[in-house]
Amino acid sequence: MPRPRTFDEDGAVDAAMRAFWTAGYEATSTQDLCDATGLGRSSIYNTFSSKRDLFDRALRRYVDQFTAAQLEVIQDADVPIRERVRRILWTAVEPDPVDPAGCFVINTIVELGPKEAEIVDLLDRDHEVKLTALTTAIEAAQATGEVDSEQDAAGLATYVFTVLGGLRVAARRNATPESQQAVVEATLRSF
Amino acid sequence: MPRPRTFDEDGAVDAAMRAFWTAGYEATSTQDLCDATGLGRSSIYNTFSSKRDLFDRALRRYVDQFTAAQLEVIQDADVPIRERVRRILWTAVEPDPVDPAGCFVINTIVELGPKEAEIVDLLDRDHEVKLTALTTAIEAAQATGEVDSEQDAAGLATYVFTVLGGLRVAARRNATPESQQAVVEATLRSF
DNA sequence: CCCATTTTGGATCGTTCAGTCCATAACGTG
DNA sequence: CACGTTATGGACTGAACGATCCAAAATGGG
Repeated sequence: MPRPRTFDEDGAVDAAMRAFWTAGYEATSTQDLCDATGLGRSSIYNTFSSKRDLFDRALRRYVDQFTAAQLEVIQDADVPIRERVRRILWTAVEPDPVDPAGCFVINTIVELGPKEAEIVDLLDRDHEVKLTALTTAIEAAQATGEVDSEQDAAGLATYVFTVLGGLRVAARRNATPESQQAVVEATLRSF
Repeated sequence: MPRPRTFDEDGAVDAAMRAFWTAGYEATSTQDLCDATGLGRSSIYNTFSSKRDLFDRALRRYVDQFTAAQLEVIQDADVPIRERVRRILWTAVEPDPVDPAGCFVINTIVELGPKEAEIVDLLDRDHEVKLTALTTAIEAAQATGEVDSEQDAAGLATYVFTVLGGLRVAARRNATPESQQAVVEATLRSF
């Protein structure tokens, strides 16, 4: 009868996610991962085949969680589109204080984008899902007259996510909500 | 009589700048720096006291060059403000093809921001210079009626740089100019 | 109680890391 | 030609890296 595992795999991936999110892939050592997860290196290598495999798992976990949360906001047809966009942008201005600074996806694109095509593919597909959802929501808002029909819905959606990216970068150097509020307001003028 | 140095210090810093800009601080080894600069490790350690010292020099060089170029555009009073902002944003959409992807400053903020306060201070000061210059330019444009006087000039300037940051992130995953053009157009609606 | 299987702790491996060391090279002066 | 000084090439150091190994632990069934 095998020895029962004493840790929760999802909990370990979550802890690793936060370590990678904070420091980045290269600067997070296997010892850091042991410390963050509370596991020995044999347990880590027994469960995940490599540091890189754990990183991929962590990134997918982040994408699943945060994309689901964002889609929920985007697709809430009971809320005016302007308020939905405001809420999305505000998550970058006033994030959950227990979370590391910025966005794990943005950090990874910047750190690994030029050399890890597989990771970029994964994140591009995720981005496409969110972009399509927001474009659809904007088109629906254009149909009801909430948003100017002359505007390109897909371009507007790309614009919102670009601003979001910029806000996430600002969060990495601890820009204050006060200084970023004007950015949200300026962005919302398109809605 | 001492042996004459056979390399150009600025050229070496420039080469190192491109290596760090491409891969980031952690993922650029001292061997990578030797390869990029064409120098031996004794020459590098003889001239720069450490890898980190060379990184700081490279970052300052980037900041000096690109800030000077940006200020030149921002402060050209012969050009309408809208066109000046368009030019700034366009440098991220269609950068010099020989340059690494994205922006060395943005990459560094994301990679090192949470743990290197000195680097953040340096980059915040640089950011403040550009922000002040653009705010002053926007205020001048408001005085001539080019820009709506009701708008907060500093907020508008912060907004432009945030969008620029987002465009730089998109460049790290090779987003096409076509997809980013709509972002520039949407941003310019505030001008 | 023994067994087979899986998990765990932590020592260890081979490689790479940033940085140092040492012998040699390149000068112009005396 | 020798000297003193600085630069250079590349071998080397000690530490850290990601990953592997091995002994011990933890189980339930027979």
